[in-house]
Amino acid sequence: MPERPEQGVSILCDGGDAAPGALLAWYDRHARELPWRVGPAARAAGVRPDPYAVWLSEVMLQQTTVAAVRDYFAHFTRTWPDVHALAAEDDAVVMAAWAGLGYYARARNLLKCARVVAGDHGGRFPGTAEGLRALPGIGPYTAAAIAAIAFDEPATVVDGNVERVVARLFAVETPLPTAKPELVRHATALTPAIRPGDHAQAMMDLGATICTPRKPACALCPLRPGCAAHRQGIAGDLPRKRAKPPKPVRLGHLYLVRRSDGAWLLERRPEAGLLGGMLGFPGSDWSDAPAPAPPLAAEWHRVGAEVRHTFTHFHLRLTLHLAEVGMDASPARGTFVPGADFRPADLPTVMRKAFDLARTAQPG
DNA sequence: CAATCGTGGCG
DNA sequence: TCGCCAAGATT
Repeated sequence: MPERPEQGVSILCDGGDAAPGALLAWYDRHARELPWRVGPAARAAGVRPDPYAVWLSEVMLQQTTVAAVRDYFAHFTRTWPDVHALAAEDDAVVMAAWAGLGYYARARNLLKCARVVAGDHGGRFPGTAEGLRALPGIGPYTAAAIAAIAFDEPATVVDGNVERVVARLFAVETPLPTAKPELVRHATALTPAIRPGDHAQAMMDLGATICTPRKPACALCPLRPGCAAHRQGIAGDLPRKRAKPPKPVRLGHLYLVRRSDGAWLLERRPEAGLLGGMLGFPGSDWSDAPAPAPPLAAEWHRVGAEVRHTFTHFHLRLTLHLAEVGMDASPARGTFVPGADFRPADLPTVMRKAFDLARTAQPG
């Protein structure tokens, strides 16, 4: 099929005929091979994407890079091959498996969603974006992505990549998030009736590999002939974004208690809020308040170096307090977890950092 | 609606 | 070293 590079953005879609536009043609040649993806070739041979795998991957990919997701996706699909298996698992096991991936509300909502699908929908995900949107943890993006990729619904998928691609294609100079509705309108106009899932993934692949945030590779872009921002020489400056407020520094304390049999004192954090539902060491609430009472009376040793960790909206510095206690210790907070049952990898990263530091640093 | 919610990589 | 950024959802 001949490409039509002089027809502006109309080269993106098929214009009503059966010829793939420049974007889908590019995708057919350059689609990345990803564990959760059924490529164009397999797709043409009749292989259908598994809605469970599509859902799982899309939730993991929310605000998270492909590189970070790979191993987690492999572990989850190997451990829980379908939505029934996941729905039947204990909360603590799933939270531990998610540890390190971040945004832990996703894991809590993942389980809620799995249990709704398994319990109320016979294990089958709703086949429309509207139906999917009603499930926990599935917002506008994820609903559209699953509907398009797994169910061939011509839903418009708008993630950060798509926002960037259309902001450049149409040279939208209004900053985000104000520009969002306009970008969605543009993205909707580009969504084809055929192969909507491939179109969505092509837009995202393009944004991830060619139309990148900084120094886009316009020379390699299949949409360059129709790109207004490139024509104006401002592609690399779009999309504009509202300036972000500075991150304050917060201080806090953690108490790491090792019992003589090798058990560690841990506590489950409340469901709501930062690191909600995850395991951690007892401590202060990180609001710059003075150190709270330790979880038990002991000879405490302060670690010289502090844990530094940056969250989405603040920098954290944690002072660590260590103690070794006997078998008769009875803490006011938390539970002793036997050494054989304790894996640092089950902790969120900031807690794992604290554990690693406590094991290696000298007292100060 | 604006704030909240993780982490690792990159320039 | 540090700000920016990544296939957003929830409240």
